[in-house]
Amino acid sequence: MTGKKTSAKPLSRAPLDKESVIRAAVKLADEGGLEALSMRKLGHALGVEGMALYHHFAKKEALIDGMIDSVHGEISVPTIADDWRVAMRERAMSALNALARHPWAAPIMESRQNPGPASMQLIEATIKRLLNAGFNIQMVAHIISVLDAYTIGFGQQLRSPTESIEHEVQMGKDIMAKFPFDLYPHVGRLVSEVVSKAGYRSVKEFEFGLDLILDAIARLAPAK
Amino acid sequence: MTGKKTSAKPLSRAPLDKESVIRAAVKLADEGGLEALSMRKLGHALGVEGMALYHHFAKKEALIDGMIDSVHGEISVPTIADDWRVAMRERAMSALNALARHPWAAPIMESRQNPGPASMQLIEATIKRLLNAGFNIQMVAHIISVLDAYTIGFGQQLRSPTESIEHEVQMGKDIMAKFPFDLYPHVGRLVSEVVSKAGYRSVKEFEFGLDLILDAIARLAPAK
DNA sequence: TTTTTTACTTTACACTGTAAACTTTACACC
DNA sequence: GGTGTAAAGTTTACAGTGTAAAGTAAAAAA
Repeated sequence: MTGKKTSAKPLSRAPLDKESVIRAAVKLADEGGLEALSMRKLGHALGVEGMALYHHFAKKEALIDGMIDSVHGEISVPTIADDWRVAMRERAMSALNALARHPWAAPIMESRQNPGPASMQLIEATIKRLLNAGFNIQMVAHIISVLDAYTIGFGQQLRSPTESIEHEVQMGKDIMAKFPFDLYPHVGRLVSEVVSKAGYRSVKEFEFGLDLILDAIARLAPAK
Repeated sequence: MTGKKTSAKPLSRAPLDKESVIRAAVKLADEGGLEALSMRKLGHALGVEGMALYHHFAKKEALIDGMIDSVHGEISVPTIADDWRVAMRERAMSALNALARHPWAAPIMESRQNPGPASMQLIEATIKRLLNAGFNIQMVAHIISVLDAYTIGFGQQLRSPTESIEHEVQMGKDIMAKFPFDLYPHVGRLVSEVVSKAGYRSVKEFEFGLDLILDAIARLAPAK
Protein backbone atom coordinates (compact mmCIF):
# COMPACT_ATOMS: atom_id res chain seq x y z
CA MET A 1 0.00 0.00 0.00
CA THR A 2 3.00 2.20 0.08
CA GLY A 3 2.89 2.30 -3.66
CA LYS A 4 -0.17 4.48 -3.67
CA LYS A 5 0.49 7.85 -5.22
CA THR A 6 -1.47 10.10 -2.91
CA SER A 7 -0.65 13.40 -4.51
CA ALA A 8 0.40 14.32 -7.96
CA LYS A 9 4.02 15.22 -8.34
CA PRO A 10 4.43 18.98 -8.53
CA LEU A 11 6.31 18.58 -11.82
CA SER A 12 9.38 19.27 -9.73
CA ARG A 13 11.85 17.33 -11.82
CA ALA A 14 13.43 18.64 -14.97
CA PRO A 15 13.29 16.09 -17.77
CA LEU A 16 16.24 13.77 -18.07
CA ASP A 17 18.97 14.20 -20.61
CA LYS A 18 21.56 11.73 -21.81
CA GLU A 19 24.43 13.38 -20.05
CA SER A 20 22.92 13.23 -16.60
CA VAL A 21 21.70 9.68 -17.06
CA ILE A 22 25.22 8.63 -18.04
CA ARG A 23 26.65 10.51 -15.07
CA ALA A 24 24.32 8.72 -12.68
CA ALA A 25 25.02 5.37 -14.32
CA VAL A 26 28.76 5.85 -14.00
CA LYS A 27 28.32 6.74 -10.36
CA LEU A 28 26.26 3.62 -9.70
CA ALA A 29 28.80 1.42 -11.45
CA ASP A 30 31.69 3.09 -9.64
CA GLU A 31 30.06 2.30 -6.33
CA GLY A 32 28.87 -1.23 -6.88
CA GLY A 33 30.36 -2.51 -10.10
CA LEU A 34 28.63 -3.05 -13.40
CA GLU A 35 26.41 -5.74 -11.97
CA ALA A 36 24.95 -3.18 -9.59
CA LEU A 37 23.75 -1.14 -12.54
CA SER A 38 20.23 -2.10 -13.46
CA MET A 39 17.80 0.03 -15.37
CA ARG A 40 15.38 0.04 -12.46
CA LYS A 41 17.98 1.04 -9.90
CA LEU A 42 19.33 3.71 -12.20
CA GLY A 43 15.85 5.05 -12.77
CA HIS A 44 15.25 5.10 -9.07
CA ALA A 45 18.46 7.06 -8.50
CA LEU A 46 17.14 9.62 -10.95
CA GLY A 47 13.65 9.75 -9.46
CA VAL A 48 12.05 7.94 -12.33
CA GLU A 49 10.86 4.46 -13.30
CA GLY A 50 13.33 2.20 -15.05
CA MET A 51 11.44 2.20 -18.31
CA ALA A 52 11.74 5.97 -18.60
CA LEU A 53 15.37 5.51 -19.55
CA TYR A 54 14.37 3.81 -22.76
CA HIS A 55 13.24 7.17 -24.07
CA HIS A 56 16.86 8.24 -24.02
CA PHE A 57 18.71 5.03 -24.79
CA ALA A 58 17.46 2.33 -27.11
CA LYS A 59 18.99 -0.45 -25.03
CA LYS A 60 21.14 -0.83 -21.96
CA GLU A 61 24.06 -1.46 -24.32
CA ALA A 62 23.67 2.03 -25.74
CA LEU A 63 23.83 3.46 -22.25
CA ILE A 64 26.99 1.51 -21.56
CA ASP A 65 28.49 2.79 -24.79
CA GLY A 66 27.83 6.27 -23.47
CA MET A 67 29.45 5.43 -20.15
CA ILE A 68 32.55 4.14 -21.90
CA ASP A 69 32.78 7.26 -24.00
CA SER A 70 32.50 9.29 -20.86
CA VAL A 71 35.48 7.44 -19.39
CA HIS A 72 37.43 8.06 -22.61
CA GLY A 73 36.62 11.70 -22.07
CA GLU A 74 38.68 11.64 -18.88
CA ILE A 75 41.84 10.63 -20.70
CA SER A 76 44.41 13.26 -21.55
CA VAL A 77 44.37 14.05 -25.28
CA PRO A 78 47.84 14.35 -26.87
CA THR A 79 48.70 17.71 -28.36
CA ILE A 80 51.36 18.75 -30.80
CA ALA A 81 52.67 21.17 -28.20
CA ASP A 82 53.98 18.30 -26.09
CA ASP A 83 56.87 16.08 -27.02
CA TRP A 84 55.43 12.82 -28.34
CA ARG A 85 56.89 10.78 -25.54
CA VAL A 86 55.60 13.12 -22.89
CA ALA A 87 52.21 13.16 -24.57
CA MET A 88 52.00 9.36 -24.75
CA ARG A 89 53.13 8.95 -21.18
CA GLU A 90 50.58 11.46 -19.99
CA ARG A 91 47.90 9.77 -22.05
CA ALA A 92 48.67 6.37 -20.55
CA MET A 93 48.92 7.63 -16.99
CA SER A 94 45.65 9.51 -17.19
CA ALA A 95 44.04 6.45 -18.77
CA LEU A 96 45.21 4.30 -15.88
CA ASN A 97 43.82 6.83 -13.43
CA ALA A 98 40.51 6.83 -15.24
CA LEU A 99 40.42 3.04 -15.20
CA ALA A 100 41.19 3.10 -11.50
CA ARG A 101 38.37 5.53 -10.86
CA HIS A 102 36.01 3.34 -12.88
CA PRO A 103 37.07 -0.25 -12.25
CA TRP A 104 34.13 -1.62 -14.25
CA ALA A 105 35.41 0.00 -17.42
CA ALA A 106 38.61 -1.85 -18.32
CA PRO A 107 37.00 -5.24 -18.92
CA ILE A 108 34.53 -3.86 -21.44
CA MET A 109 36.51 -1.04 -23.05
CA GLU A 110 38.02 -2.77 -26.02
CA SER A 111 35.07 -4.97 -26.77
CA ARG A 112 32.69 -2.08 -27.42
CA GLN A 113 32.02 -1.36 -31.04
CA ASN A 114 30.21 1.93 -30.94
CA PRO A 115 32.84 4.51 -30.13
CA GLY A 116 31.52 7.92 -29.17
CA PRO A 117 32.94 11.36 -29.92
CA ALA A 118 35.36 11.38 -26.99
CA SER A 119 36.87 8.05 -28.04
CA MET A 120 37.17 9.22 -31.62
CA GLN A 121 38.74 12.51 -30.67
CA LEU A 122 41.25 10.75 -28.46
CA ILE A 123 42.35 8.23 -31.05
CA GLU A 124 42.42 10.89 -33.77
CA ALA A 125 44.69 13.14 -31.75
CA THR A 126 46.90 10.22 -30.77
CA ILE A 127 47.48 9.14 -34.35
CA LYS A 128 48.09 12.71 -35.38
CA ARG A 129 50.68 13.26 -32.67
CA LEU A 130 52.59 10.10 -33.57
CA LEU A 131 52.55 10.78 -37.29
CA ASN A 132 53.86 14.24 -36.55
CA ALA A 133 56.72 12.67 -34.61
CA GLY A 134 57.79 10.98 -37.80
CA PHE A 135 56.47 7.46 -37.30
CA ASN A 136 54.90 5.92 -40.36
CA ILE A 137 51.32 4.80 -40.29
CA GLN A 138 52.05 1.12 -39.69
CA MET A 139 54.33 2.01 -36.82
CA VAL A 140 51.65 4.27 -35.40
CA ALA A 141 49.27 1.33 -35.39
CA HIS A 142 51.88 -0.79 -33.63
CA ILE A 143 52.57 1.83 -31.01
CA ILE A 144 48.96 2.49 -30.14
CA SER A 145 48.31 -1.21 -30.04
CA VAL A 146 51.07 -1.94 -27.51
CA LEU A 147 50.36 1.03 -25.32
CA ASP A 148 46.61 0.53 -25.20
CA ALA A 149 46.77 -3.23 -24.72
CA TYR A 150 49.21 -2.75 -21.86
CA THR A 151 47.18 0.00 -20.25
CA ILE A 152 43.87 -1.78 -20.46
CA GLY A 153 45.35 -5.07 -19.35
CA PHE A 154 46.93 -3.41 -16.38
CA GLY A 155 43.82 -1.43 -15.60
CA GLN A 156 41.92 -4.64 -15.43
CA GLN A 157 43.79 -5.91 -12.43
CA LEU A 158 43.14 -2.71 -10.52
CA ARG A 159 40.27 -2.53 -8.12
CA SER A 160 40.32 1.05 -7.00
CA PRO A 161 43.17 3.51 -6.59
CA THR A 162 43.33 3.47 -2.82
CA GLU A 163 42.29 0.03 -1.79
CA SER A 164 44.45 -1.78 -4.31
CA ILE A 165 47.39 -2.18 -1.96
CA GLU A 166 45.57 -3.82 0.91
CA HIS A 167 43.45 -5.68 -1.54
CA GLU A 168 46.39 -7.27 -3.25
CA VAL A 169 48.06 -8.05 0.04
CA GLN A 170 44.90 -9.69 1.30
CA MET A 171 44.52 -11.59 -1.92
CA GLY A 172 48.09 -12.80 -1.66
CA LYS A 173 47.39 -14.06 1.83
CA ASP A 174 44.20 -15.76 0.76
CA ILE A 175 45.98 -17.54 -2.02
CA MET A 176 48.79 -18.70 0.18
CA ALA A 177 46.31 -19.91 2.75
CA LYS A 178 44.56 -22.11 0.25
CA PHE A 179 47.66 -23.21 -1.66
CA PRO A 180 50.37 -23.93 0.84
CA PHE A 181 53.77 -22.35 0.65
CA ASP A 182 55.68 -25.54 0.11
CA LEU A 183 53.72 -26.43 -2.99
CA TYR A 184 54.31 -23.04 -4.57
CA PRO A 185 57.46 -21.70 -2.95
CA HIS A 186 58.21 -19.08 -5.60
CA VAL A 187 54.74 -17.65 -5.54
CA GLY A 188 55.15 -17.47 -1.80
CA ARG A 189 58.39 -15.57 -2.17
CA LEU A 190 56.90 -13.15 -4.65
CA VAL A 191 53.94 -12.43 -2.44
CA SER A 192 55.92 -12.02 0.76
CA GLU A 193 58.92 -10.18 -0.66
CA VAL A 194 57.28 -7.96 -3.24
CA VAL A 195 53.54 -7.61 -3.31
CA SER A 196 52.93 -7.46 0.41
CA LYS A 197 55.95 -5.28 1.11
CA ALA A 198 55.23 -1.83 2.45
CA GLY A 199 55.60 0.69 -0.33
CA TYR A 200 54.42 -1.58 -3.10
CA ARG A 201 52.23 0.45 -5.39
CA SER A 202 50.37 -0.64 -8.45
CA VAL A 203 50.99 2.71 -10.03
CA LYS A 204 54.75 2.26 -9.72
CA GLU A 205 54.40 -1.16 -11.25
CA PHE A 206 52.49 0.38 -14.13
CA GLU A 207 55.10 3.05 -14.63
CA PHE A 208 57.87 0.49 -14.84
CA GLY A 209 56.24 -1.29 -17.77
CA LEU A 210 55.15 1.94 -19.37
CA ASP A 211 58.64 3.38 -19.39
CA LEU A 212 60.03 0.09 -20.59
CA ILE A 213 57.69 0.22 -23.56
CA LEU A 214 58.22 3.93 -24.21
CA ASP A 215 61.99 3.43 -24.15
CA ALA A 216 61.67 0.64 -26.67
CA ILE A 217 59.48 2.76 -28.92
CA ALA A 218 61.85 5.70 -28.66
CA ARG A 219 64.59 3.47 -29.97
CA LEU A 220 62.51 2.97 -33.10
CA ALA A 221 61.82 6.67 -33.52
CA PRO A 222 63.21 8.49 -36.54
CA ALA A 223 65.95 10.96 -35.71
CA LYS A 224 64.53 14.28 -34.60
CA MET B 1 41.18 -52.59 1.57
CA THR B 2 37.78 -51.43 0.45
CA GLY B 3 37.84 -53.30 -2.81
CA LYS B 4 36.50 -51.22 -5.62
CA LYS B 5 32.94 -52.19 -6.36
CA THR B 6 32.46 -52.91 -10.03
CA SER B 7 28.80 -53.74 -10.16
CA ALA B 8 27.70 -53.43 -13.76
CA LYS B 9 24.27 -52.01 -13.23
CA PRO B 10 23.85 -49.71 -16.23
CA LEU B 11 23.17 -46.12 -15.36
CA SER B 12 20.85 -44.08 -17.45
CA ARG B 13 23.50 -41.41 -17.43
CA ALA B 14 26.89 -41.33 -15.81
CA PRO B 15 26.89 -38.84 -12.95
CA LEU B 16 28.40 -35.47 -13.67
CA ASP B 17 31.83 -34.51 -12.52
CA LYS B 18 33.41 -31.10 -12.26
CA GLU B 19 35.68 -31.59 -15.23
CA SER B 20 32.95 -32.40 -17.68
CA VAL B 21 30.69 -29.64 -16.40
CA ILE B 22 33.51 -27.17 -16.88
CA ARG B 23 34.20 -28.52 -20.34
CA ALA B 24 30.58 -28.08 -21.35
CA ALA B 25 30.46 -24.61 -19.83
CA VAL B 26 33.56 -23.54 -21.73
CA LYS B 27 32.04 -24.85 -24.92
CA LEU B 28 28.82 -22.94 -24.36
CA ALA B 29 30.72 -19.73 -23.62
CA ASP B 30 32.98 -20.24 -26.64
CA GLU B 31 29.95 -20.47 -28.86
CA GLY B 32 27.78 -17.71 -27.52
CA GLY B 33 29.81 -15.66 -25.10
CA LEU B 34 29.60 -15.58 -21.34
CA GLU B 35 26.10 -14.17 -21.44
CA ALA B 36 24.95 -17.31 -23.24
CA LEU B 37 26.05 -19.39 -20.28
CA SER B 38 23.19 -19.87 -17.87
CA MET B 39 22.91 -22.65 -15.33
CA ARG B 40 19.73 -23.92 -16.96
CA LYS B 41 21.16 -23.98 -20.47
CA LEU B 42 24.31 -25.65 -19.22
CA GLY B 43 22.27 -28.24 -17.37
CA HIS B 44 20.25 -28.86 -20.48
CA ALA B 45 23.40 -29.35 -22.53
CA LEU B 46 24.43 -32.00 -20.02
CA GLY B 47 21.03 -33.70 -19.92
CA VAL B 48 20.19 -32.47 -16.48
CA GLU B 49 18.21 -29.73 -14.77
CA GLY B 50 20.01 -26.50 -14.00
CA MET B 51 19.85 -26.98 -10.28
CA ALA B 52 21.75 -30.26 -10.50
CA LEU B 53 24.90 -28.25 -11.12
CA TYR B 54 24.75 -26.85 -7.64
CA HIS B 55 25.77 -30.24 -6.33
CA HIS B 56 29.13 -29.70 -7.98
CA PHE B 57 29.62 -25.95 -7.72
CA ALA B 58 28.47 -23.80 -4.83
CA LYS B 59 27.71 -20.84 -7.07
CA LYS B 60 28.00 -19.90 -10.69
CA GLU B 61 31.09 -17.92 -9.73
CA ALA B 62 32.80 -21.11 -8.62
CA LEU B 63 32.06 -22.66 -11.98
CA ILE B 64 33.52 -19.65 -13.74
CA ASP B 65 36.62 -19.90 -11.57
CA GLY B 66 36.94 -23.44 -12.82
CA MET B 67 36.53 -22.32 -16.42
CA ILE B 68 39.25 -19.73 -16.01
CA ASP B 69 41.58 -22.27 -14.50
CA SER B 70 40.86 -24.52 -17.43
CA VAL B 71 41.92 -21.77 -19.82
CA HIS B 72 45.08 -21.25 -17.78
CA GLY B 73 45.69 -24.93 -18.28
CA GLU B 74 46.00 -24.34 -22.02
CA ILE B 75 48.91 -21.96 -21.59
CA SER B 76 52.41 -23.24 -22.14
CA VAL B 77 54.27 -23.62 -18.83
CA PRO B 78 57.87 -22.36 -18.89
CA THR B 79 60.55 -24.94 -18.22
CA ILE B 80 64.17 -24.59 -17.24
CA ALA B 81 65.11 -26.47 -20.38
CA ASP B 82 64.11 -23.53 -22.55
CA ASP B 83 65.97 -20.26 -22.71
CA TRP B 84 64.05 -17.76 -20.59
CA ARG B 85 63.21 -15.55 -23.53
CA VAL B 86 62.00 -18.46 -25.62
CA ALA B 87 59.97 -19.71 -22.69
CA MET B 88 58.36 -16.33 -22.06
CA ARG B 89 57.60 -15.83 -25.72
CA GLU B 90 56.04 -19.25 -25.96
CA ARG B 91 54.03 -18.60 -22.84
CA ALA B 92 52.68 -15.33 -24.19
CA MET B 93 51.89 -16.72 -27.63
CA SER B 94 50.06 -19.72 -26.26
CA ALA B 95 48.21 -17.44 -23.86
CA LEU B 96 47.07 -15.29 -26.75
CA ASN B 97 45.93 -18.36 -28.62
CA ALA B 98 44.00 -19.54 -25.60
CA LEU B 99 42.38 -16.13 -25.25
CA ALA B 100 41.47 -16.22 -28.92
CA ARG B 101 39.88 -19.64 -28.55
CA HIS B 102 37.94 -18.41 -25.52
CA PRO B 103 37.08 -14.79 -26.18
CA TRP B 104 34.98 -14.56 -23.03
CA ALA B 105 38.01 -15.21 -20.85
CA ALA B 106 40.23 -12.14 -21.19
CA PRO B 107 37.81 -9.65 -19.65
CA ILE B 108 37.42 -11.69 -16.47
CA MET B 109 40.84 -13.30 -16.12
CA GLU B 110 42.60 -10.83 -13.93
CA SER B 111 39.64 -9.97 -11.79
CA ARG B 112 39.16 -13.51 -10.48
CA GLN B 113 40.42 -14.10 -7.00
CA ASN B 114 40.25 -17.85 -6.65
CA PRO B 115 43.10 -19.20 -8.73
CA GLY B 116 43.01 -22.93 -9.36
CA PRO B 117 45.85 -25.40 -9.63
CA ALA B 118 46.59 -24.70 -13.30
CA SER B 119 46.90 -20.97 -12.65
CA MET B 120 49.12 -21.60 -9.66
CA GLN B 121 51.34 -24.03 -11.49
CA LEU B 122 51.73 -21.60 -14.37
CA ILE B 123 52.70 -18.64 -12.24
CA GLU B 124 54.97 -20.78 -10.06
CA ALA B 125 56.88 -22.09 -13.06
CA THR B 126 57.08 -18.63 -14.58
CA ILE B 127 58.61 -17.09 -11.48
CA LYS B 128 60.99 -20.00 -11.17
CA ARG B 129 62.19 -19.68 -14.74
CA LEU B 130 62.84 -15.97 -14.43
CA LEU B 131 64.65 -16.26 -11.12
CA ASN B 132 66.78 -18.95 -12.67
CA ALA B 133 67.65 -16.54 -15.47
CA GLY B 134 69.20 -14.28 -12.88
CA PHE B 135 66.50 -11.65 -12.44
CA ASN B 136 65.88 -10.60 -8.87
CA ILE B 137 62.48 -11.05 -7.33
CA GLN B 138 61.35 -7.44 -7.84
CA MET B 139 62.35 -7.61 -11.46
CA VAL B 140 60.48 -10.87 -11.84
CA ALA B 141 57.36 -9.15 -10.57
CA HIS B 142 57.89 -6.33 -13.05
CA ILE B 143 58.41 -8.68 -15.96
CA ILE B 144 55.36 -10.82 -15.28
CA SER B 145 53.30 -7.71 -14.74
CA VAL B 146 54.20 -6.17 -18.13
CA LEU B 147 53.89 -9.37 -20.08
CA ASP B 148 50.58 -10.42 -18.57
CA ALA B 149 49.01 -6.99 -18.71
CA TYR B 150 49.97 -6.69 -22.37
CA THR B 151 48.75 -10.17 -23.22
CA ILE B 152 45.43 -9.87 -21.48
CA GLY B 153 44.85 -6.38 -22.78
CA PHE B 154 45.55 -7.52 -26.30
CA GLY B 155 43.48 -10.66 -25.86
CA GLN B 156 40.58 -8.51 -24.93
CA GLN B 157 40.31 -6.89 -28.31
CA LEU B 158 40.26 -10.25 -30.05
CA ARG B 159 36.99 -11.79 -31.01
CA SER B 160 37.97 -15.15 -32.32
CA PRO B 161 41.07 -16.33 -34.15
CA THR B 162 39.56 -16.61 -37.60
CA GLU B 163 36.96 -13.92 -37.76
CA SER B 164 39.08 -11.21 -36.25
CA ILE B 165 40.33 -9.88 -39.55
CA GLU B 166 37.00 -9.40 -41.24
CA HIS B 167 35.57 -8.30 -37.97
CA GLU B 168 38.05 -5.51 -37.53
CA VAL B 169 37.70 -4.46 -41.13
CA GLN B 170 33.94 -4.36 -40.80
CA MET B 171 34.19 -2.46 -37.56
CA GLY B 172 36.50 0.06 -39.18
CA LYS B 173 33.97 0.57 -41.93
CA ASP B 174 31.13 0.94 -39.47
CA ILE B 175 33.02 3.54 -37.55
CA MET B 176 33.92 5.51 -40.61
CA ALA B 177 30.33 5.39 -41.77
CA LYS B 178 29.07 6.91 -38.57
CA PHE B 179 31.93 9.35 -38.07
CA PRO B 180 32.81 10.85 -41.40
CA PHE B 181 36.31 10.80 -42.78
CA ASP B 182 36.77 14.53 -42.81
CA LEU B 183 36.12 14.83 -39.11
CA TYR B 184 38.66 12.16 -38.25
CA PRO B 185 41.08 12.05 -41.16
CA HIS B 186 43.86 10.23 -39.32
CA VAL B 187 41.59 7.51 -38.06
CA GLY B 188 40.43 7.15 -41.63
CA ARG B 189 43.98 6.76 -42.81
CA LEU B 190 44.79 4.20 -40.18
CA VAL B 191 41.74 2.13 -41.00
CA SER B 192 42.19 2.25 -44.74
CA GLU B 193 45.97 1.93 -44.89
CA VAL B 194 46.59 -0.51 -42.09
CA VAL B 195 43.73 -2.34 -40.47
CA SER B 196 41.71 -3.06 -43.58
CA LYS B 197 44.76 -3.91 -45.69
CA ALA B 198 45.01 -7.46 -46.88
CA GLY B 199 47.48 -9.34 -44.76
CA TYR B 200 46.79 -7.45 -41.58
CA ARG B 201 46.78 -9.96 -38.77
CA SER B 202 46.11 -9.42 -35.13
CA VAL B 203 48.65 -12.06 -34.29
CA LYS B 204 51.39 -10.16 -36.11
CA GLU B 205 50.36 -7.05 -34.28
CA PHE B 206 50.65 -8.95 -31.01
CA GLU B 207 54.07 -10.28 -31.90
CA PHE B 208 55.36 -6.82 -32.63
CA GLY B 209 54.55 -5.58 -29.16
CA LEU B 210 55.64 -8.82 -27.55
CA ASP B 211 59.08 -8.71 -29.13
CA LEU B 212 59.37 -5.04 -28.32
CA ILE B 213 58.78 -5.83 -24.67
CA LEU B 214 60.98 -8.92 -24.65
CA ASP B 215 63.81 -6.96 -26.24
CA ALA B 216 63.49 -4.32 -23.58
CA ILE B 217 63.51 -6.94 -20.83
CA ALA B 218 66.51 -8.67 -22.33
CA ARG B 219 68.40 -5.40 -22.09
CA LEU B 220 67.83 -5.51 -18.33
CA ALA B 221 68.93 -9.12 -18.03
CA PRO B 222 72.04 -9.95 -16.07
CA ALA B 223 74.93 -11.17 -18.20
CA LYS B 224 74.69 -14.88 -18.87
C1' DT C 1 -9.10 25.48 -29.09
C1' DT C 2 -7.58 20.89 -30.89
C1' DT C 3 -3.85 18.07 -32.20
C1' DT C 4 0.48 16.19 -31.86
C1' DT C 5 4.78 15.21 -29.45
C1' DT C 6 7.42 14.20 -25.63
C1' DA C 7 8.36 12.26 -21.11
C1' DC C 8 7.15 9.01 -18.18
C1' DT C 9 4.36 4.99 -16.00
C1' DT C 10 2.10 0.48 -15.93
C1' DT C 11 1.76 -4.01 -16.97
C1' DA C 12 3.59 -8.08 -18.77
C1' DC C 13 6.85 -11.68 -20.28
C1' DA C 14 10.68 -14.55 -20.70
C1' DC C 15 14.90 -15.18 -18.35
C1' DT C 16 18.32 -15.18 -14.66
C1' DG C 17 20.78 -17.17 -10.05
C1' DT C 18 19.80 -19.84 -6.32
C1' DA C 19 17.36 -21.33 -1.65
C1' DA C 20 14.53 -25.16 0.14
C1' DA C 21 12.35 -29.29 -0.01
C1' DC C 22 11.58 -33.43 -2.27
C1' DT C 23 12.58 -37.81 -5.01
C1' DT C 24 15.39 -41.04 -6.90
C1' DT C 25 19.49 -43.75 -7.32
C1' DA C 26 23.71 -46.36 -5.66
C1' DC C 27 26.12 -48.65 -2.54
C1' DA C 28 27.63 -50.30 2.46
C1' DC C 29 26.62 -53.25 5.94
C1' DC C 30 23.49 -56.26 8.81
C1' DG D 1 17.81 -60.68 1.17
C1' DG D 2 16.54 -55.89 3.56
C1' DT D 3 17.76 -51.44 5.56
C1' DG D 4 20.13 -47.12 6.12
C1' DT D 5 22.67 -43.49 4.25
C1' DA D 6 24.58 -40.47 1.28
C1' DA D 7 24.92 -38.60 -3.15
C1' DA D 8 22.67 -36.94 -7.45
C1' DG D 9 19.00 -34.86 -9.58
C1' DT D 10 14.22 -32.66 -9.64
C1' DT D 11 10.53 -29.46 -8.40
C1' DT D 12 8.88 -25.47 -6.84
C1' DA D 13 9.51 -20.84 -5.63
C1' DC D 14 11.20 -16.06 -5.35
C1' DA D 15 13.35 -11.81 -6.21
C1' DG D 16 15.56 -9.51 -9.77
C1' DT D 17 16.83 -8.70 -14.76
C1' DG D 18 16.14 -6.36 -19.78
C1' DT D 19 12.68 -4.73 -22.47
C1' DA D 20 8.20 -4.95 -25.56
C1' DA D 21 3.62 -2.81 -25.63
C1' DA D 22 0.24 0.09 -24.30
C1' DG D 23 -1.44 3.76 -21.41
C1' DT D 24 -1.24 8.60 -19.27
C1' DA D 25 -0.27 13.26 -18.45
C1' DA D 26 1.78 17.49 -19.62
C1' DA D 27 3.95 20.61 -22.95
C1' DA D 28 4.29 22.40 -27.70
C1' DA D 29 2.41 23.24 -32.13
C1' DA D 30 -1.43 23.94 -35.09
